[in-house]
Amino acid sequence: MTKSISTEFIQMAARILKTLGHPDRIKIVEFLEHGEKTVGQIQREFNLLQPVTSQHLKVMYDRNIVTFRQEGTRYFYSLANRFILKILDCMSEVQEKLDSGEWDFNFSKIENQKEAI
Amino acid sequence: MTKSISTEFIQMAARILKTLGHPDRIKIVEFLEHGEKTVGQIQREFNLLQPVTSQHLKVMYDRNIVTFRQEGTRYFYSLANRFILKILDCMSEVQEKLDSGEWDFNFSKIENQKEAI
DNA sequence: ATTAAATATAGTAAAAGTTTTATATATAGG
DNA sequence: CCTATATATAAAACTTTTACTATATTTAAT
Repeated sequence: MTKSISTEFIQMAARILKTLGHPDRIKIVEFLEHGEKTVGQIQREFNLLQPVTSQHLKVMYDRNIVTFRQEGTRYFYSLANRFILKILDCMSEVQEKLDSGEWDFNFSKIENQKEAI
Repeated sequence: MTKSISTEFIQMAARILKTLGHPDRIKIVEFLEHGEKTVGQIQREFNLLQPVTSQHLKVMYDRNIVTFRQEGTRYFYSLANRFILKILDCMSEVQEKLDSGEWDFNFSKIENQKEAI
């Protein structure tokens, strides 16, 4: 029933999903959903080192996940496209289902694996 | 308006997104959306080496993205949870928007974010 | 029993991603 | 001009993936 996804699109989607597959970066894009933020705001919000913050943002800029505008010495970052918004929607939808108990995700496997490493 | 995403959920989501951030694996989960498949079917469908196919499936099994049942010498793999379905829905939704021209392949940069939201 | 088929597992080398520390650049304010 | 601030960039050490090749395991069939 669902339309098949094209190869070209898959390449792009894989890059974006992979890039978002990092806790800090998920947090950052979620933060940016509330509006543009400076590097400093992001850094302080999540207690990250400055270069780490800049690097995450650079990687996401290169992959067209975020964009920025410069104002004086400040860089204001914001989400670059709506795919990201869709993914964020998707995630909060899933979390709601889990919270409400409507869905039951088997976390144990993932938890155990974290310990194992 | 959107509920904030919890830390544990973010950890889990990051692992899943990261794992899905590989073209082969996106293709595989999309293939599995149509029903369970054996390793051989997957391998032939996408022209992959057998060990590569098994490895992708193992990684996805470890991260609770796919599950399997064994029947004789065959292993039938299928999707393990609904989060994956949601992500697939999300992706095909985005592709539709791109195909229809409603969004552009500039990855639909968000202009005037304040107004738009 | 022997063999073939399907799949898993292991080992390894190359590539990619991450973190940390250090340094550079650019702008604003005095 | 000089200094402080905000941010970017670079380099190195480290970790994780990925791809490839080879081998093992399990079941089915003869």
